[in-house]
Amino acid sequence: MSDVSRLAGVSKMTVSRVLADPTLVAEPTRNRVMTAIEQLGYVPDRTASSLSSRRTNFITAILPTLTNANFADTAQGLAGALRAADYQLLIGYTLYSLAEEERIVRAMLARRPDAIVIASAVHTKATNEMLLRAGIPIVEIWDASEHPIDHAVGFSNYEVGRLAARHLISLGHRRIGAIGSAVTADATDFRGESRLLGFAATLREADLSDDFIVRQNAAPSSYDHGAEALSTLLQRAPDVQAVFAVSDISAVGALMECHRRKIVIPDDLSILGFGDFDIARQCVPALSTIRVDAAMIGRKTGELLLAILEPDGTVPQPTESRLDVGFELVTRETTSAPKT
Amino acid sequence: MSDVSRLAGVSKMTVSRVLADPTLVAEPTRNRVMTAIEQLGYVPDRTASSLSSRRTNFITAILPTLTNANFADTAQGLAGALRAADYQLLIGYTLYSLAEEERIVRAMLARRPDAIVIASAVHTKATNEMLLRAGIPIVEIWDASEHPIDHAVGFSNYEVGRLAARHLISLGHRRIGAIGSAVTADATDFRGESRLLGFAATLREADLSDDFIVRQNAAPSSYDHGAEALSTLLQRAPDVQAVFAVSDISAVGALMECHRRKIVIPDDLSILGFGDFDIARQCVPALSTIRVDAAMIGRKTGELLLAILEPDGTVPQPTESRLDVGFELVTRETTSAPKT
DNA sequence: CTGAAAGCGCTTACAG
DNA sequence: CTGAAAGCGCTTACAG
Repeated sequence: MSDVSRLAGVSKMTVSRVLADPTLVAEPTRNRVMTAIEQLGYVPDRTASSLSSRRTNFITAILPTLTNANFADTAQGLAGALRAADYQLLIGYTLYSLAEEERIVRAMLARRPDAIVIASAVHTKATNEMLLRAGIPIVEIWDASEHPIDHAVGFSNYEVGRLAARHLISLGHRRIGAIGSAVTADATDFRGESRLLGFAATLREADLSDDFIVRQNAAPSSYDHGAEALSTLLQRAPDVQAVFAVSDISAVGALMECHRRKIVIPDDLSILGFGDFDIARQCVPALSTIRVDAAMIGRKTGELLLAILEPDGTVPQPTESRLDVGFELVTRETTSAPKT
Repeated sequence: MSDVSRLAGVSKMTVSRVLADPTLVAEPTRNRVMTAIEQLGYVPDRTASSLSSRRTNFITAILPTLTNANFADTAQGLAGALRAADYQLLIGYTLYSLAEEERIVRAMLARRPDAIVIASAVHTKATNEMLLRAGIPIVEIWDASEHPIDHAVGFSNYEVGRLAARHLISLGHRRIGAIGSAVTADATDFRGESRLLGFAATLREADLSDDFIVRQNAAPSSYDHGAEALSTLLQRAPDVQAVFAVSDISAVGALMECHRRKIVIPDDLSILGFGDFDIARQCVPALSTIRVDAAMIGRKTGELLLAILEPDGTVPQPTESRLDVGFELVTRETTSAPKT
């Protein structure tokens, strides 16, 4: 920057102004500065401006994994919403481990982000404290918990589970199962587990057994997981009529296992997924699922953050600390009334 | 940090040493500092240390998209390899646009990363210049170009296309097609296009027509893309015997479209994918594909970077600027000799 | 083993 | 509309 100011014959302050807001500087001066920047190939140092201005324009996003289409969509939606305002995403992934989440939050805090987005409503005590003390906006996403630390953007996973059960019950099924991942100390998908809990509760309310809920393997779910968990379920309850999978990925894995076993879907077995991933629309038969708009969660979170961090007066500061984006049942070809 | 030094009764320099390398400080002093850090909940400010030490410990990773399982695997592999050494990934995505890539490189350079990883070997002139002048290690990944800017970790996409063609030809097919995405000014998958070019060249060498290569829709590919592109191909060449898809995602989309049309795979049509995504193993029939280890590309890149950035003397500095991770044909159930 | 001084490259908060 | 001074919170490069 000194080089630029020398070449343009102005002070560093003027160069700084041209970079921050060109209208602050008279046109002839501005042009000289621009030319100098061009000539020298000058790239401003945001590390220095961050330190000086106490704003990094970093937003931290902490997700369970990068390799799940839903979280990737959310990250992309979030990055897209923030891009115009020149924010840079700092992405960390926890692999569904609370200990790892704690480590990441600590490391991220040292980078002084302007806000933190975290895909969870369940944290260790230390994580909770760090988040509370951080003094920056915190947005918990993907599970609209009743009492967020600060803000929440998501939906009720528990209610998703209830809807799934109600749908399968309403079709006339009585022996209803589910497949999800195991709850372990190392890695737990708390959102998926919420869905299973809501599912089980609704079965019980209808006087149906909740014994056919298979929790197997550590999160994240995968096609392989779905195939294996379905095999376990079939072993435990060969006459199961319908199954809810905590994720479309598992649901498609289960569907493919059925193809291999010549189980006809939906005649012999109804399958209901969650997420409405691309594959749900394309697989054969097309997967019935519960849709949630992952990219929208990211976009809404980005908009919320911009409203907080860049108040321009036209939009009122958000007072709601909880934004429920909802979800929707999408019935396609893998669910029907029992035929056998 | 001043607070900590005051509470511990030492200079800031001593606090800094405890944080950087505790063994530099005598144990009693160190303990007092640690206690003070604990009590105050002090979190060091990496923005300041970055400015002062001229090292940010940021590594920039520029990828086409976050929502492709292969690139997500690479990002996760890279982050994993760098984690132990306390590097933070700065991820940007270009949506396959060279203009967007240029914008991102410029923005990233202002963050003063210690290295840049970029999933492409094709850039605009301005991007090339910025990268050349950056004065930090640059690793181009996912396409081991002959003349990388600095380092390259990947494989030859052109050779992948050649292998795909050789495999389908060797099975006895004569009318062979392919599906990929369109080359446009806005968004181009240069790696996919390389595969198609290698594929076409090999068909021609075998005196076969390369007229059945469908380039449709903008990248990235999707299940929908595969289904649509296969429909186009079938319209253009109803008697096509085998098809190579630039991505497993497109291949599975094509497979599902065949199911809907009652085209029996592989009897009526052989399908070969690329990438060996999870779904390839699970879909029915299981997809033949060309495997490339996306996570390994990330890990190898991370290891290369650590060797350069943190030379510890035990490992010699890398002299090879080009690391070819290779690929492998995986024949499963969707390819066979023509039966009809 | 510990500390005082200078400086990293910007922006803030004045002043004119 | 432009600039001189001070400072952001660390580390570097000494010195003792």
